[in-house]
Amino acid sequence: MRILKMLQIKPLCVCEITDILQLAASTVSQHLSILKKEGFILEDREGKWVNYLINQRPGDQRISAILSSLDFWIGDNQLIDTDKQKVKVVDRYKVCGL
Amino acid sequence: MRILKMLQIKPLCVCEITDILQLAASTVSQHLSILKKEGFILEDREGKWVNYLINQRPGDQRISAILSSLDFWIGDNQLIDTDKQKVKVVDRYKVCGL
DNA sequence: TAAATAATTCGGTAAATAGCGAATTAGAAG
DNA sequence: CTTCTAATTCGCTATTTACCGAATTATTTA
Repeated sequence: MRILKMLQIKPLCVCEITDILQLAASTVSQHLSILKKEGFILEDREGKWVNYLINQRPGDQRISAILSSLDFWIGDNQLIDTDKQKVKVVDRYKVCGL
Repeated sequence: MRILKMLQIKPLCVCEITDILQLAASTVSQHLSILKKEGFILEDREGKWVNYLINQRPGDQRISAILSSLDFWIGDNQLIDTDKQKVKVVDRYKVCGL
């Protein structure tokens, strides 16, 4: 869910998300694969990076309903806001490969 | 969550909810006590029954935000719909004390 | 082609949530 | 005052979900 809200700001690659959420890459990758399988997000390979982005035209009606009402979704809003801030300033070239 | 959606239809007592969800009374009671503690619902004692109803004026802004956007909440919609059907026809005098 | 980086898959553990039954409390009714 | 029914509390188990590390794959770059 935090991932979906971040992707609302802009597409991100796995290592950027990993850095922002402070989780293991494997964990992030698993979540992304589920979101992809269910049709919430799309994958866009760009060289050695894999960018993920919100699926604008989900096949399933229910998925698009969820995505378009994402803003009503509840969570730790303080956390979500700082996530979004980080998304805005994250720099792939600094963050990946440490 | 299923409980909140049912209470949108009308106030219910514990044994009605127990009957509809097919769960142990203790389980239902626990969920209700959490919902009450957080301010989602109110308790209204009526003789030996305790009715629960959606709190129309929650103290916390966030709670009212959640309640008013309840319809956007996702779940097993088929299940939710049959729950609601049952709420409409449930009869306290038949259901309690079996 | 070898080394380096991004990502994934797999197997397992940890944490959170949901559930139950037994014992207890509160009120109603005999 | 005793019994009956609705509801609650408590301790525990089961299920689900989140997460990690190690091994592996894909791609770029030296």
